[in-house]
Amino acid sequence: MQSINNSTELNNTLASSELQDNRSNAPVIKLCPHSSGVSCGSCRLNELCLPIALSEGEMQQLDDIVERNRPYKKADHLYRQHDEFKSIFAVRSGSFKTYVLSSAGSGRVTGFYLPGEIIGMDGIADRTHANSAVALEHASICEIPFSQLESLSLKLPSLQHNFFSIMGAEITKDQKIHTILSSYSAEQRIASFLLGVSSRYARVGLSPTRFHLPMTRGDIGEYLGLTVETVSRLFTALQKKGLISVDNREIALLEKDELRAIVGADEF
Amino acid sequence: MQSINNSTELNNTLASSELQDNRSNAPVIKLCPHSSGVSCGSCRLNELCLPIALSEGEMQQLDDIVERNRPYKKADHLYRQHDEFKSIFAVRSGSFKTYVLSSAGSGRVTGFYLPGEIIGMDGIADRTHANSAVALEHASICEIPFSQLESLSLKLPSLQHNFFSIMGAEITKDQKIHTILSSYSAEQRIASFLLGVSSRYARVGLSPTRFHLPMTRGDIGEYLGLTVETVSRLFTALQKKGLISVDNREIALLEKDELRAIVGADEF
DNA sequence: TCACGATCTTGACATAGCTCAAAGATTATT
DNA sequence: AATAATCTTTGAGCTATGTCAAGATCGTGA
Repeated sequence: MQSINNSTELNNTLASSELQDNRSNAPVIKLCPHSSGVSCGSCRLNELCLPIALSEGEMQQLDDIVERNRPYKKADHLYRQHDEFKSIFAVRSGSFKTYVLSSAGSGRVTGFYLPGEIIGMDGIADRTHANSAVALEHASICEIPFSQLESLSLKLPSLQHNFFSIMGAEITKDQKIHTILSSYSAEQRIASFLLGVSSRYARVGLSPTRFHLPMTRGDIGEYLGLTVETVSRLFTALQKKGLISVDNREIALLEKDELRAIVGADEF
Repeated sequence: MQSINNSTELNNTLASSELQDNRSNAPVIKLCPHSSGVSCGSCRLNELCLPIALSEGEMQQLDDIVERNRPYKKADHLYRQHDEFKSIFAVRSGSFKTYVLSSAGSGRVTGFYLPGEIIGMDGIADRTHANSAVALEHASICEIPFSQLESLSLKLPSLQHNFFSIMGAEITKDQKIHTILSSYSAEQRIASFLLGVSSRYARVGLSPTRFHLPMTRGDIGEYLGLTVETVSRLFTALQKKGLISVDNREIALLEKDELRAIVGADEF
């Protein structure tokens, strides 16, 4: 398996149609994976990504170091645990999960990444990826070589500032999950997870109340420290209570306030 | 309660004697909390802290923005949840824990910080601290105003690089805890915790096999998602098995390899 | 279109770790 | 030094969630 797949049958509108599948109201944007028409300046995610608040000229300089790779198919790896760290990746469309393989063999999911989010910061400290990253569906990304990002950050204060913020947000997010895993019941974890996915979809302009989950129940379970069976049972239970509706991986949040009440008020 | 306490009875060698309590073989270094004699250049932790690999001149520039506050007493707060984020802090001596207050009232510990480690990165993203930080014992810190660190990082590539690495290490560490909490048994969590503390003490030149735990069993439990009783029972159980010896908070790791075997080989 | 593998659901049962309780040890306060 | 407060340990019983098993459904590739 390779990091960059060779499928040629994927046409150049695939990435944007992926977003359409998620009920976006945004206009279809042609994303050519071979890079001609795309730039940070024209990317509809630029306000959520590395270029926040960069000037035209600054964005152009960032653009020059960004590599827009061809699309990834489901199960294609972006990188694998122990690979040398070279780049961070911004998700343009689709979604990824990161996971580690325990010595016991069973993997543990450490994160899910949706459009506008950054993958790969686990490799910054010791120049080696601490986990693997794999596409959950057709997906496209922007690759940003880290050494070039560092050099450019020295010249562009806003870029340095943005990247510090993005790393800080990753730290804050990870600490929140720490709290969830160390003190929430299974029901609270699931409610918290669904609300979290909801607000992340909302961030990129998709519906916060009806969405498609790109990951399996097993992935969710590993991420939340629960078994598949418990995840499944709780989806059923929340549906019976009328708080959500579940149709396989299509989820509707029917009573967000009650979900918030379950997790304990001061979140979301 | 204030972030910076006003106790005047603490003399200027207190901070270093704290380190002595932890069985350091290092010579006593006079640490004057009112800053006269201390600088990054003369700090025995400088190779583990922000200044790694900085030149003399660069270290001097960093030194100019570092504020060496007076010592903190046990239970003094460095900052509190929702406080405005202004600085990050390097632990010079002693130790801290960070925690969040759940709406239910019971806190959850999110981290422990030992000498040479950096506290406060939870506030970088949204300029507000996501958790509170409190001293577990007498402690001293270096405060680094973040906006000045950002400015200086633009001028000193090595400093920018170091800070990216430090943030990356925090991310990697948090993701590891995620794995621990989502898949380890109580015994594995405790073994992993003890080995982790051990290697963090080793990093600053203290004994990796005999050390003092600055936190309560309750703190450890909150951090690891266990109850006090379970933590206590497992300390007893590991002692009965002969893997550790426990005398209140004085711990000796007698069979490190067996502890490693418990957590699953590929750690530590 | 079919068939196979992966994913999901549901049930019955087992257990790791939690809760409640009480007593002993340590540390802080007067 | 005495007292109070906090922390630690240990026991007994409970329960949320895990384990095991089996069947249903979905998606994919031939």
